[in-house]
Amino acid sequence: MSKEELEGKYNPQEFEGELYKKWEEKGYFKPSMDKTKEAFCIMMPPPNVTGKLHMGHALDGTIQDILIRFKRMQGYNTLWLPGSDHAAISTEMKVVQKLAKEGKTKQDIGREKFLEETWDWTHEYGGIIQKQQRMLGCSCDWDRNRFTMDEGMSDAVLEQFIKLYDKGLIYKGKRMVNWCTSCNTSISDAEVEYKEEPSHLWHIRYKISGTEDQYIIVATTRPETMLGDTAVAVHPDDERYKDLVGKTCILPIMNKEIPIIADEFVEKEFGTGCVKITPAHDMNDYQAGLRHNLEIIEVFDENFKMGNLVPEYKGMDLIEARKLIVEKLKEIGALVKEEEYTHNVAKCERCKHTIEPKISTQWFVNMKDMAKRAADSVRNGEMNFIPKRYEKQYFNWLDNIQDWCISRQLWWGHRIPAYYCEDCGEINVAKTKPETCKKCGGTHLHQDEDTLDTWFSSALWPFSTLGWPNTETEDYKTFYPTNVLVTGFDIITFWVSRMMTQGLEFTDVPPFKDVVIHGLVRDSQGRKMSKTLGNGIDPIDVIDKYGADALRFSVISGTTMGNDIRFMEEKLEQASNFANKIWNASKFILNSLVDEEKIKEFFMKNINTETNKLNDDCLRIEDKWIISKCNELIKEVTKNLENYELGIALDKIYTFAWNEFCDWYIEIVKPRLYSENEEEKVRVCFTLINVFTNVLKLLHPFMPFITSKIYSAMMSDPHDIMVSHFPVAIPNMGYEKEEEFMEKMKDIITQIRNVRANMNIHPSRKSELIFVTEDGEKIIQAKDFILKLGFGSEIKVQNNKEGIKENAIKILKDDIELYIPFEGLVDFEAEKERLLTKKAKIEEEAAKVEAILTKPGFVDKAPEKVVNEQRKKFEEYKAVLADIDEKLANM
RNA sequence: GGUCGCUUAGCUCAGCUGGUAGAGCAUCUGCCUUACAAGCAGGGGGUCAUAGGUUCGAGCCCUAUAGCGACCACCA
Repeated sequence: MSKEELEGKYNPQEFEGELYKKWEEKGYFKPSMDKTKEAFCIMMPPPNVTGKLHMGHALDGTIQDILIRFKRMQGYNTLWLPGSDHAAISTEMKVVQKLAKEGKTKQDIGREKFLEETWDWTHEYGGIIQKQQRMLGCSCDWDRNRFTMDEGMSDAVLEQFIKLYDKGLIYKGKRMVNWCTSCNTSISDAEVEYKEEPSHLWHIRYKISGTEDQYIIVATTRPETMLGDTAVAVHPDDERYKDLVGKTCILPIMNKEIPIIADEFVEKEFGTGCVKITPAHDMNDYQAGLRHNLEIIEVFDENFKMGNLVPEYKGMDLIEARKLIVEKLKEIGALVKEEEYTHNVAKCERCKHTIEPKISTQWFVNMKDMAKRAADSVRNGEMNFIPKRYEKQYFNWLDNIQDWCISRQLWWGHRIPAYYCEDCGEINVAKTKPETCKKCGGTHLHQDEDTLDTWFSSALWPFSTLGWPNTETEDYKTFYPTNVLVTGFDIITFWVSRMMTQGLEFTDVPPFKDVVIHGLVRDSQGRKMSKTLGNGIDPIDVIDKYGADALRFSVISGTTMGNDIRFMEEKLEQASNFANKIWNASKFILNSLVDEEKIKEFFMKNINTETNKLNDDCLRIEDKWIISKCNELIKEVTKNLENYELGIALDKIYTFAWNEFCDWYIEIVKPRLYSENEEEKVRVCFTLINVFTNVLKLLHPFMPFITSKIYSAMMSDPHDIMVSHFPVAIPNMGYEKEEEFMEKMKDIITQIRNVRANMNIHPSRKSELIFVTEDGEKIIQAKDFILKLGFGSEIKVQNNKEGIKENAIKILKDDIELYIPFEGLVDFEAEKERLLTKKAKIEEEAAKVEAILTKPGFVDKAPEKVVNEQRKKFEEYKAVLADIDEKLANM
């Protein structure tokens, strides 16, 4: 590497890809496996194997990469393990769609061939996202890349299933499940979405048994299910219907006698307050049916056409049947009212088709005890949510846990390891197909056709990736339990909570210590990015245009963990301007640098190896100031990173690098750099390199490419910045006086600029600067930069006002007075105006402070420090006001 | 219906355990000063949603209200 590397403009496309390749080749992403170092591990939430990188992934990946790079530089034995998820239903659907284009169905080609096709598909489209993650700069160990369907992980799933089954926690049962009428599989509650649809509310009267003209009126949106009604329910406290409870009524069309029951789930206010109960086709009715021991009568066949309860409707489409049944009811006078009504209809999240509740035989996991354990683990602080508020969502789910339906009527996934004996019907659960039935010894066994819910395997992710169920692998012993999980709030329930339950069940510890939850990346108008809206931003386009560093900056700077992020083009501009600034600063430093040996020599000569501090007289005030500021920055950024306050950390680095280091220090130091004084140059270069290196290192986790590029070009370190040591703050540096002085000087210089800007004086017009102070020593030391930044022609320091012209502009800061005789350049009207404005402003401020000070109780109750601060401030204001008055009087 | 979050400069957002309101962009003024015009210097702009309360002191804590948003449950 050399100077030439940094010539020209900042152009990330030129080096980002190349750098990543180098990192990967050098094995920097792999854990050191150094036994003397503490381990730090993050498991990447596995994206869908055929997925493409979207903004959510970009954010997720950036956060994890920042954390892992930070820890790696701190010397931890770090592992960030990547992978992908087989995404059962999502992938299967894509392959089904592909087959459909070829005019085939999955049944046509059969299970085996279908799985082959699907594997081909994952090989063809899998890995795209991983290429994209590389473009983002993700420093994960690709050699440890895992897939939820690979051999080891499939074995872990079998182990999990068998263990839970043997413990009696997995059972097969008849339950009502959500059934997608298009995918033809059960799906979980989480995969159901609701969509508002206009419909009608039909009021139907059922005649009370044994009466001629007494009716009970029910309201329903699904008249076609009435054929399967087995009761009518009212609320037990509903006065209107109290007398009817226990009686029976006649179900129209079917002409069947059904009971009138009381159940709390009925809402008195809704409709007529009476509900027809169809246990076979409604979740609530099903529950009510169980409570009241009602018969379950299925109205539809397995294809969701009308069954043969009433022969004339048999085989009919549901919507069509509904129409006919409504007509029929009208005809027999049972329909009393039909009103417009919009209600939520359950839809499949994947295919958008209607979900029907269906009674079917499925495999379930009894979650009760595991859920309690998982909740308790967070309650007693073994695992923490960041930000904390998200734990409520987690508790809410676990405290109301339902048994987990894990079987899916899909082919792509882990097939359920249950083998049925054709001779005696016994269920044999085993990793591989048993030769004989354990009960009867029969040899005719066949495997369950269903596969497992995707989340069943991803629930094991934090440890199955490390070798579990073998707990003796080096990786498992080193990295489990992991440290942090980074993910979005949308999968707290079905992923985080399941990893917790399974982790505790199988490993007895929570699989991670912290769960960092981030928000959604929204578009510039605050809308969710979605395919249907077409408002999604492709992170790859962003990288192509602005570079990965800019993208990373844009999703971290100015954000708070857990809050949504609004994607703004301006943020990318800001990011790339910042990168450009750093780039140019590095060019400047590199071109001004003296021989590196001299800097080393300087350092060796002046460093105290015991305290890690430099000899007090080897640097000048401004050098000590910036070093001290930088030290403070190191301290704060480290703390912020440890607390996952990434946005705050990045913004602090940004402000320091730009406003303190570039705008002030570099400008301050230029006269010394351009001088012929070799000793001064060495001091400056030492400080520049010292501070800038620290800035690069602090910034590296956030913007890995540019920092690596510059570091390699500037430093003699043959290693990359990503494996260098993260800066460590020195306690009690002891440069408080220098800091204080420099802040004063900055203030004075700002005032000079202010005066000049106000009077419209061209930069080329210099003027004399006369300081009046008791302590001129430091000002003389700082002469060079004060002259340059203060547009001075020469500097005089004296301890009285002798010889100062009446009309000189006066600037006051604490114990320092500065007089600028402008030699005819002064625009007195402008200056007068400026002073008056300033006076008014300060008077206002002073009044505020005075009000605070004179408020009863303040002096007694407020901490002394605060009181003193206020008093000091008040006195300062008074002094400045007196000064302005004096000045005005003389004008 | 339950839970949670948000409301701060024209726009997008920061603001840690209560102690004189910040950034980026936009805007206005002046500068092509030998790293950077993707820049430098200077300025303007906010009764921190509303109403109460606690406190010497509230953007921050408490209570209510309004608007927006999310999640969970459910809508016969």
